[in-house]
Amino acid sequence: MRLGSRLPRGFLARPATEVAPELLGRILVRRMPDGDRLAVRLVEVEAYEPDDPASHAFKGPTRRNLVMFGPPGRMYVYVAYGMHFCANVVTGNQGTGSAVLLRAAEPLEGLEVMRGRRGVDDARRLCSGPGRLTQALDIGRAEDGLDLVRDRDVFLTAGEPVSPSRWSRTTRVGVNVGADRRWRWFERGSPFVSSGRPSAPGKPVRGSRRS
DNA sequence: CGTTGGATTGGCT
DNA sequence: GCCAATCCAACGC
Repeated sequence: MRLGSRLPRGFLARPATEVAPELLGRILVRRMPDGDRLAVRLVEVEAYEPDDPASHAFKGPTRRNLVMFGPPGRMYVYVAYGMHFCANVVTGNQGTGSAVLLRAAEPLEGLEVMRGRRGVDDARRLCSGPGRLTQALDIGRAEDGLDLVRDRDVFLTAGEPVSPSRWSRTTRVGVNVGADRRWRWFERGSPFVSSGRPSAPGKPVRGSRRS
């Protein structure tokens, strides 16, 4: 499986709304302590910007969100609903407080390990949601703040970007404030996106299905 | 120091 | 479709 070279920091040092759709098709690699290599292809992401009331960074740095204000390329991991982890890629220049939430991915390598960790067989349910993705890849509190550009065990590679003609764009899932912003991107037609689960599935928003 | 409410998921009606 | 599970950061007193 060809992964391509690592995504450079410069790629991530741009606004989240610019980086997010360009992360589609990229590969997230996870090396497990026992040597197993897991790899997934990103198919669904959401952007969170500093002036965005839905963002954890909206009210400035706190202990939880401090990583968001660090250099681009770090991974911001937080606990959702007390039982799940959600993983973000910090974007923008240091101190900006913007990030891209990794919502869903297509498993490429290490599916048996992911199946064991997730407790399900269907490949479509291994990484089709932010909490599922982190569970499949063993990403948790310990990974908060690691540098995806340099880290040995968790990193991003170039993969094959998804062309804009294959993006779809909607409002973000589970967001109430700032809900009008259409900052969720996913690969149209992918069976690995999270749509179909929670309250706000991947319904195309009024009119446009295109980016 | 007590309360509140999630960038979710899976199970049940 | 609805809701419980389960934690803790954020915020108010």
